[in-house]
Amino acid sequence: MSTARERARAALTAEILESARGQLATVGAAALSLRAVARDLGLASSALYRYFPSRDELLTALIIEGYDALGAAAESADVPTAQPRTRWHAICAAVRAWALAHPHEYALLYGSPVPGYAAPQDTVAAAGRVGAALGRVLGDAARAGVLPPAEHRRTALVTPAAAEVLGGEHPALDDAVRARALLTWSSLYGLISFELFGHFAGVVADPEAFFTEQVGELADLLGL
Amino acid sequence: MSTARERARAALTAEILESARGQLATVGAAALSLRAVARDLGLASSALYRYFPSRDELLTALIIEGYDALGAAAESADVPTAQPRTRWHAICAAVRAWALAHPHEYALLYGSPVPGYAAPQDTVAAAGRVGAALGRVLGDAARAGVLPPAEHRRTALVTPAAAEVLGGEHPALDDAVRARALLTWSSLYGLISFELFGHFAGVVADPEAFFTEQVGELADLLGL
DNA sequence: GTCTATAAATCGATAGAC
DNA sequence: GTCTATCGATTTATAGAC
Repeated sequence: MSTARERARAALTAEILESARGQLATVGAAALSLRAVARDLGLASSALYRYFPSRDELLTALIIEGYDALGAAAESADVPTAQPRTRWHAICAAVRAWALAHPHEYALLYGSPVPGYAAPQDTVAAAGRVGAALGRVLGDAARAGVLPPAEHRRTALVTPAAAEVLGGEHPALDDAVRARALLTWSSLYGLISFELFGHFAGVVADPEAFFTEQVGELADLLGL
Repeated sequence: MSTARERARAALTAEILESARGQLATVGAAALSLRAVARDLGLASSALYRYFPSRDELLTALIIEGYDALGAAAESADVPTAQPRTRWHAICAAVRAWALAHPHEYALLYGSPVPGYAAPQDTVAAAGRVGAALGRVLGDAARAGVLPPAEHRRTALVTPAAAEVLGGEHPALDDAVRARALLTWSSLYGLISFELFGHFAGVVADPEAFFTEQVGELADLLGL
């Protein structure tokens, strides 16, 4: 149970992660350094190895933490009793807001892979929360009968596991619909990434209004 | 006045860039190192400073080179006499093919920004070539009369400069149409980035077919 | 234009005292 | 669980001989 020892350990672990997040902002994930974290916290570098056995484990913790924070933001923005289109808008806006508030963590999650780092399986579960939230909206929309009838195409573009997350089995859902859901999902990230990484600079006049409007276009595409 | 001297210089410059491209693949842009390039080429590190005054200048050269190669791939895939929808498909496929063939250069261009590196103005011109190619398709489609009539919305989501690239002035083009063009443009990169960065792993069963199909959905959205 | 040598840093990871 | 000390590497950039 508790014990001051455990609480102290948890507190220092949190401090390490917070300092590492700060480094993410200044030098990036590829240059994340245990020694710099130790310097920042006034500790010997070797002390950190009691908390994270290697630099990669620290990176993994940061990634999982990021996916969880983003997933929680998406989930808490969702109002399951609202109309599907309203829910879609709310979740997309929450994802963008989180990305703008945490640009470097967003880049860690959805930007270039970190060279020499292979994401362990632990990160995959956490990574699915936003997709799952969007999938619930699609499934609920199908069960509420607001989706146009599907054509039951026999292509198999989407994995069975992904189909399960994207609303499960329902007459209004077929492979083409689910593939379009994946398109809108990746489009959402295309929009956010272009805004965040500067590719819309000098091109989009009002990023906020632009985003809201295009998210509406994506909802149209999905039939929400 | 060529002179063997100038040719030798150009040849070595090319070798340096090629070696640097190789490093991009193994350690990433953030860890790109002049010394490693020198080691790879059997030169003293100080010799490279006669060719690139700093690490950042080398990075800039790589970025411009990448944008130019991608832009050339998009342009040479375009057949200006073909139908707009065919052209759209061809350009999108060429962009994806280039990205799959040069994943690390793609990540340099469209992934996370390199920390501590500010892209100089030189890169912006080269960066616009793919967007310009897509903009020409939209403009030609408008002038050919294949686009549905625009509603002449008075919103101003798109910059005047961007409007010029996206087909110029035409009755079939308004701010809403141009904004949708930017949406499809960023969606294209969302699709490619998700595939390349692993977010579609275990989700999309047949990446090639999936991409082609969704690019068609984007063409529908654009009215091509 | 290439070289050697050097300055002044950085890093991950480990050994062993306390 | 934190510390010092250390190994064996890395880096950018410059000075100056040739």
